[in-house]
Amino acid sequence: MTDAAATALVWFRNDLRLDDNPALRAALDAGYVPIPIYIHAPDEHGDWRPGAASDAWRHRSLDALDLDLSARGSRLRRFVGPSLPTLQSLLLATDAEAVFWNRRYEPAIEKRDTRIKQALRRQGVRADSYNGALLFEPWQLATRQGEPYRVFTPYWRAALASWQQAPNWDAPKQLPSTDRGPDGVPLAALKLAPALDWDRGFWEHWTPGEAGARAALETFIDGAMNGYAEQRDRPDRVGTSRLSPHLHFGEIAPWRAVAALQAQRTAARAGDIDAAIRELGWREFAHHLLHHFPHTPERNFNPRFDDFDWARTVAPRLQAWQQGRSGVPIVDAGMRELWHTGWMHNRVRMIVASYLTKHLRYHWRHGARWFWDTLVDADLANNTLGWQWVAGTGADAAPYFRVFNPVTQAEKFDPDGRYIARWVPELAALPTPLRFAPWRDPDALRRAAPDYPRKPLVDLAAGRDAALNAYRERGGGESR
DNA sequence: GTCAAGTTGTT
DNA sequence: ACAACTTGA
Repeated sequence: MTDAAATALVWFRNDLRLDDNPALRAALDAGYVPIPIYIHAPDEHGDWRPGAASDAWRHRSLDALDLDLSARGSRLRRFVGPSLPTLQSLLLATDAEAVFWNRRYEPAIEKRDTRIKQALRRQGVRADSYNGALLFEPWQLATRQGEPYRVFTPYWRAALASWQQAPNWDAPKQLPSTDRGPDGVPLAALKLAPALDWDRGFWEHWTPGEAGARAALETFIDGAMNGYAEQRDRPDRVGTSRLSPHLHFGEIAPWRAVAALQAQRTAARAGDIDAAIRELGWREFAHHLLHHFPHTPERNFNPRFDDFDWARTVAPRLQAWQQGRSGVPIVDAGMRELWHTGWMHNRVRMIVASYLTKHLRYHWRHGARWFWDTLVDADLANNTLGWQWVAGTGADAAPYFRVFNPVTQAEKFDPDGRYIARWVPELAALPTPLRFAPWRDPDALRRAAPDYPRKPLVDLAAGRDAALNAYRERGGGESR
């Protein structure tokens, strides 16, 4: 395009899409030629540098974004290095007048971005950020006392009462571009893709990128959305939306998902649609909590548990849990699904988390760390909320006696044992009832699966009792 | 101050 | 029934 036109940097982060991208739109609306950039700076994430599965996804998503930009006559320029100096040298080299980006809400990144915005504005550069990730800003909703919400239901009631559907915005088919400034580095230089291709199995299940996100939404609407309220608890079926990694990387705007769901509303589907949108509400609530309680990725939301008697780190047990060798089939199925696909069904996440924190009584942060490194949808807000909720240390006024029984949970939500058979195939030869608790017939287990653990790491009844005792001490009246 | 309600449980 | 807490209006 014309080299005289004013340019602006559009700094892509966790908003790896073109449609419904407020930062891109702002640059275009202001008449700038947008220069799309991505800066790889994993050291700026505090204690939560992205994990390996997350990196593998990001590699492909960045690739897809570059292709989408190229199809519109633009391209993505990638850089490695500290964000602020990189932005500053790019501003000089491109003669750009402004930087636009969409906000992230992880505490370390929020802090970094505030500093960057101030520094840029001090030097006279227009620096503006937008909400591209959430239905509600984390600070938007408050109780009548002006406090942050600590319970989901009143939060979501307030959210729905103030909800206004944003119109969809489709990016123009052609984007202006310029050759001014450096080209950046090839995608491979970011070293996001695994050196060994352990992620090979992932991509049979996932297509990172905006088109993949849109396809996942359509697949959901045509399929699992119908009956979602019931079926979402069934790990043996495709009962969920599978949108979580797409939402995490910003490959689709949540408000576009809401609009697409609402467009399907009929009396018969209302319950399913409300249930699906409510799950997006949990994502909103998690960001609300992380914003107001930024210490919770590391520390208990409820300080009563700060001196709780967690198990000392006995590595072999933790490792057995991680590797799907706990001896509890539904737990092992979940952990192996995670390892092979980078994802785990939400119902099973609760079961494996309950087993780790209650039966094995490991501190929830061991589980949170493992999920962080292995999930393609690893998200600091969601991960923190989920683990603290299960552990009973979280925002919920948690009944400490909520201990999932992995056998009854499996019987209830995987009634034919098909999920177990799929991910723990050595148990497939057992009759269905034995798949839930194979230790009940040691001979059959030995014959079918000589290498599978004879017994669970911790006896279920004994583990439950021990956990209840430990938690009762915390939950009791002593701290009033 | 009162009072209703709280995602997902187990026996 | 558990055992009895916290949140939010």
